[in-house]
Amino acid sequence: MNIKSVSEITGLPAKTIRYYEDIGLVQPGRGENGYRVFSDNDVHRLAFLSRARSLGFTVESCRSLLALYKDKDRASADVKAIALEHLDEIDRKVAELTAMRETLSVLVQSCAGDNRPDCPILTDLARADLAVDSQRG
Amino acid sequence: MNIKSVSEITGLPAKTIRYYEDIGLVQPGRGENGYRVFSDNDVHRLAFLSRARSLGFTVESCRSLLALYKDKDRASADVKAIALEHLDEIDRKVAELTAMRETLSVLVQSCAGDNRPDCPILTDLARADLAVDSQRG
DNA sequence: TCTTGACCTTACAGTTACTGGAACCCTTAT
DNA sequence: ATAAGGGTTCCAGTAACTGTAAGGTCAAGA
Repeated sequence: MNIKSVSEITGLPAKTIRYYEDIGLVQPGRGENGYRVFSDNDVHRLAFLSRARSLGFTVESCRSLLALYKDKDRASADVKAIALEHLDEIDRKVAELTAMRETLSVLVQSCAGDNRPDCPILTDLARADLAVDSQRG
Repeated sequence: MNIKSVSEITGLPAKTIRYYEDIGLVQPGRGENGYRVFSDNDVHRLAFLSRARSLGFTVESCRSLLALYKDKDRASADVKAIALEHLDEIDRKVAELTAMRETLSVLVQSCAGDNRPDCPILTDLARADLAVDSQRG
């Protein structure tokens, strides 16, 4: 199967599929004309990648997940550990975004949003004394 | 003032401050020895940047916000527009992460996490038919 | 047969916002 | 004199692609 068809099946752009080959996530064969030839297994792996990426797993986690998927002697605990770590990461991000959201929301509500220059948003941003706290670390 | 002191005051790594100079967000002077010399105004701008970045504004938004901050004839509406757009972006991200979180959470709960190979997480990821939906667009 | 358009290839650059490291200069204290 | 602790520039790397250029291939139609 050619790359375009695989792209349509998996929902991954052809560029991305080539990139995944570059970094060793799939190894399609080649036809006589130099075109990539994807086996059912290749397509399956790419669909797996597509789904895992859409759940936010990093490409490196995807690599591990694929390895576990292939390994029929795996322990499900290993898969679960990766997923749990990812869940944690998501929770951290949500918490960070939510904190930003709250502050921003207050600021936005307090801003008139008219022709006048007075703006509590800018006033807050310029408040150097508070800026030093709340750094991400 | 030298870069280290500015770094301590603003909470920005010296590297980041140099980077901000590179991309034109601050223009500190130079001493005879070639060292950067930061004025109070430079420090103020950097503190502003530090705070704005910690609220998740992109560097380019920060650039716009700084310009508005400097412009005493600004309309607060322009500031508010930037903040609102950013709020939207945050909401989009939170929604995406929350959706991922829900799916993942279900999968994690259904996985025994033991020595056996059976794993609903992998089963889900391998479900090619569903992978094509729910792409980020 | 020629051409057109859709498809394929590689290679290199750009994106975001930094961060790390090498190689080197300056200042201050001992 | 030397060592610690600043400072400087420049180049490369990060994550995960995306864009673009320059060109080769294939199938169909005039």
